[in-house]
Amino acid sequence: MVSSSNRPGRRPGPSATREAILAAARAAFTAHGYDGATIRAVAAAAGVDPALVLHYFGSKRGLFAEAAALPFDPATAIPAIIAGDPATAAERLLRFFLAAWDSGQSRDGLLALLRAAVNDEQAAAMFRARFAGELLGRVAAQLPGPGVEVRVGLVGSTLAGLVFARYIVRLEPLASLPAEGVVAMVAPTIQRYLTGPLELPGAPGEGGSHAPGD
Amino acid sequence: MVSSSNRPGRRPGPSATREAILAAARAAFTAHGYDGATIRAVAAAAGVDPALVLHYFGSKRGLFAEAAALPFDPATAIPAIIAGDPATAAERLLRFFLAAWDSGQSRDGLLALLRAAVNDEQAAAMFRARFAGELLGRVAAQLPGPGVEVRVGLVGSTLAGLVFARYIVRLEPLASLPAEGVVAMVAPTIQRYLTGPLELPGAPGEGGSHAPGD
DNA sequence: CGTTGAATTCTACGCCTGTTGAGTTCGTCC
DNA sequence: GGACGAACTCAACAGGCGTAGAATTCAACG
Repeated sequence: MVSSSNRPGRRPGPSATREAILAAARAAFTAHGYDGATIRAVAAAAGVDPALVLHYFGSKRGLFAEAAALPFDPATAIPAIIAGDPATAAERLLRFFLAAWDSGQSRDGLLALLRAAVNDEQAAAMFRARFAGELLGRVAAQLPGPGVEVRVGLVGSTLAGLVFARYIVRLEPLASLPAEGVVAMVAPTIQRYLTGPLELPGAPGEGGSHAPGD
Repeated sequence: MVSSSNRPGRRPGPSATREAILAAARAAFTAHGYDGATIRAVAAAAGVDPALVLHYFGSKRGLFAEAAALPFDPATAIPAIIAGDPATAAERLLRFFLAAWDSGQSRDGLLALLRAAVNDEQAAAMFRARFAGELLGRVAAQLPGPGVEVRVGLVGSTLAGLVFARYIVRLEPLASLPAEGVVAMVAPTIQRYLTGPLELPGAPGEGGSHAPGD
């Protein structure tokens, strides 16, 4: 490769090393998950010594916490989506969501977060707080009526399923479809979950009480 | 702890050790993922020595392959679901799917498989072949017309999203909802993906079937 | 009763991991 | 032009991992 100066000590010129490490970490976490990504591999990809990674981020968890930050600000993005004709809010939401995932840079961070959520119970809680709380919670705040939580839960479930099929398992032909094609087919589903008629639970009739947990 | 006979050699009486190891492995893979689950932990949970696990299953991958087998036979289950009124096939499919996941025993194996698919590219390919090929492929074989692959892809995406929200992240209130409640709300979506009108990609006339977007 | 093989344990090797502490080079401020 | 701290590397520790091989105990069969 390049002439990797093995010499110790500070390198001349301004240093973009911290950012390089973060980029390498995002890629590594995305490609191999939290456990699979090693500090040594991240350091090698960034062209630095493993100890320098720890020097900057303290620990592997600290590195992950910075690498997996949300690439946009929910506080401003969500209201912008909700504002406007409620009948087409689903299209805007889906379009925004797919754009975030189709952009390579933000996809890496998101995928790392998702992978960690699937693996680690602790990360799942973090995911719940961040994704559910900051994103879906804001959507729920703009919706009227009872059963709002179920509605946004279904929306989140739909989005998660899309991510899984399209970006993780890469199920064809869904994975290669242009975003607009997905919007055309899935937006009606989300729109129904948001504002359409829904047989909400707790309605009279069936009284089956049953918990899926152990 | 109990009087764990640390003595080597065969134990008296008939041995159900192999099954005990498999059960422990399913639980461990489910709880911690492929990498997080260690042979030593599985062995400890089953009350045996780590080397015995290797003696039975050859390697960690071999253990996983047996622990994460599909708990039902797709060749018989899928046609049974498809048969009957096509207008209510979605309900039957969804009900069968949720039953498999709500049953603790099969859920463990399925979750392990899913976790591995998210983590490991190699396992994702295996998942694609198994889930997409054996399950969705059979569904697609019973559907008419063009764009069948997209339709079953959307169905798979919907199911995956439900699993993610309900069993992995445990997003409330979706996670605690009885299965019938989920069926009532989500079956229409799946039914539309299966047999309903869909703006299939590649279809002519992109313009103006809905309100102006951007 | 002796032999054979399966069930089971112990010990250990080699590898990789996250992390640490000491040491070296450079930019910057007085 | 020193002093100081930030950037950076090196070498090493302690621990966990998957796996291998020899040793021990039991069951089954002649």
